[in-house]
Amino acid sequence: MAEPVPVVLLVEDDPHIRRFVRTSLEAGGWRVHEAETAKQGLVDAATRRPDLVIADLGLPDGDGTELIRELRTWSQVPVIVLSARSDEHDKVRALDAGADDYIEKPFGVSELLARVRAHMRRHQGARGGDADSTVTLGDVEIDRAARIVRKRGVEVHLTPIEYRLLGVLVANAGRVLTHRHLLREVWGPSHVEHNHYLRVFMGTLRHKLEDDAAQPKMLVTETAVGYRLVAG
Amino acid sequence: MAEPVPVVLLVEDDPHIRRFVRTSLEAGGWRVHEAETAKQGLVDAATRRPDLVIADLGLPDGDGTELIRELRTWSQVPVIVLSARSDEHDKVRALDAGADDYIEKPFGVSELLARVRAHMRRHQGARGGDADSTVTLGDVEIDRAARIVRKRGVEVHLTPIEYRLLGVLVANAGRVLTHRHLLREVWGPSHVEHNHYLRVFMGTLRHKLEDDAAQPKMLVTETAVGYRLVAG
DNA sequence: CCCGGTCTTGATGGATTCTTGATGCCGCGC
DNA sequence: GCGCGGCATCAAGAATCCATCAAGACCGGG
Repeated sequence: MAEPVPVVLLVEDDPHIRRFVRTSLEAGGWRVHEAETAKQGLVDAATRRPDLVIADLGLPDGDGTELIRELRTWSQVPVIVLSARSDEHDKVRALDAGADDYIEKPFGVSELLARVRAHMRRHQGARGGDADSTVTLGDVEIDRAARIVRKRGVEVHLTPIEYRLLGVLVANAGRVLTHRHLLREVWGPSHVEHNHYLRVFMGTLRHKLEDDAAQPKMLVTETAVGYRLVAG
Repeated sequence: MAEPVPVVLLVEDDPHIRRFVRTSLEAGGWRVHEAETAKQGLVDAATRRPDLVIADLGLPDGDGTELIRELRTWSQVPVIVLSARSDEHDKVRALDAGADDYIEKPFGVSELLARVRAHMRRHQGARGGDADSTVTLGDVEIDRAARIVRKRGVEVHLTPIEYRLLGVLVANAGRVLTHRHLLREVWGPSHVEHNHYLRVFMGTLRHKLEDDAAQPKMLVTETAVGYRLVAG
């Protein structure tokens, strides 16, 4: 509603990457605003009100994680993080701080555009108000009002934890959710270390919902980071 | 679908309050029917079939609590209690007797309307099967008007609580109702912890309505969550 | 005041679900 | 090739939840 053309705020210090991302996004039909530092990024986020933020983690003034944490105190705007292949740990911290997704350098145009599209779509739908209480993902449907899950029409029984876990994933479909995040949402703040729980329950969820639990299409694992539900 | 315009039954002896509430509700788009005594209120509840009841606690003939208890033996209609600030104890008793909410005098128009709206909304879904007063589930039929339940044509006697429990389940057929929800609807807000009640009464309901109580087809338990009536 | 029906409450055994440990796989760096 | 971290899977014990029976409390009517 704000703008006819969505605006992306790009926070990145490397001019080469800036240029590459800008041209890619503009080719995809978005407007791009650039900032070189975390500080400037925050200011621009407040003044320009972008529809999406792409932020590098390695910025000259403070790592991007602080930017995200600050941003999240007043804004829900989707944030995609650019991360060098190595900083596995920083990636997790950024996601825990409230980032929605990450893209590893080096990355291709098509991947970048696909993720931007996905997050734009998701955020728009969320704003439109999802009065619709039943969600459909591929051939599974989740009737939240009745608390019933079906796969190709036949009912699938989920235990309380399975259902809660699926609920969190669905509520954040398309996002990468860290282990900590999922554990906190499902088991509570005191279990954020019990990584093993997730493996077991993702296992049963896959067996119940995926066609081939060994080759999951919906419940995807992001190694060393967390899990993600890809919307069909 | 009984009435296009929802009807509120107002049981109150003080003419000033009657007038105030009536005008407020009519401004909010409801029709209002008035009764001055508990006895008359019960009669009107039966004949007029209101969509909601607002009852004062201090009535000339017996306190409103008795009215609610009586009403609850055959009706699920939402009841809002008007209570003077002082009778804290009566308020609790009223809620335990089956009232859904209370409003303390003095109260404002907006609060009154908000609460009425909330309860109307909550019970609208429940009214779906109310149009024709008899519901059929497999080989049991429930005649709401006559408050009679039959299984393969032969009448089954249900105690008040059994009937209310079945009523709540029928009103939400197909969806899982949590223990708390059922307890609140049937026993009142102060019993939401008494899980054991449910087990006992689900047991008797199954014995009376299921072919094989050990293998229930209609009254299904959702372990660690609640119960569900599957519409057959 | 007693009586029958109803509701509450406790005790027990059984079923489901959760937790936890053991094992094997895979990809990666050395 | 080997060790290592992270992941998937299986299985068994622990914890929780459920069904059932039965006894006592309560209540209203005769």
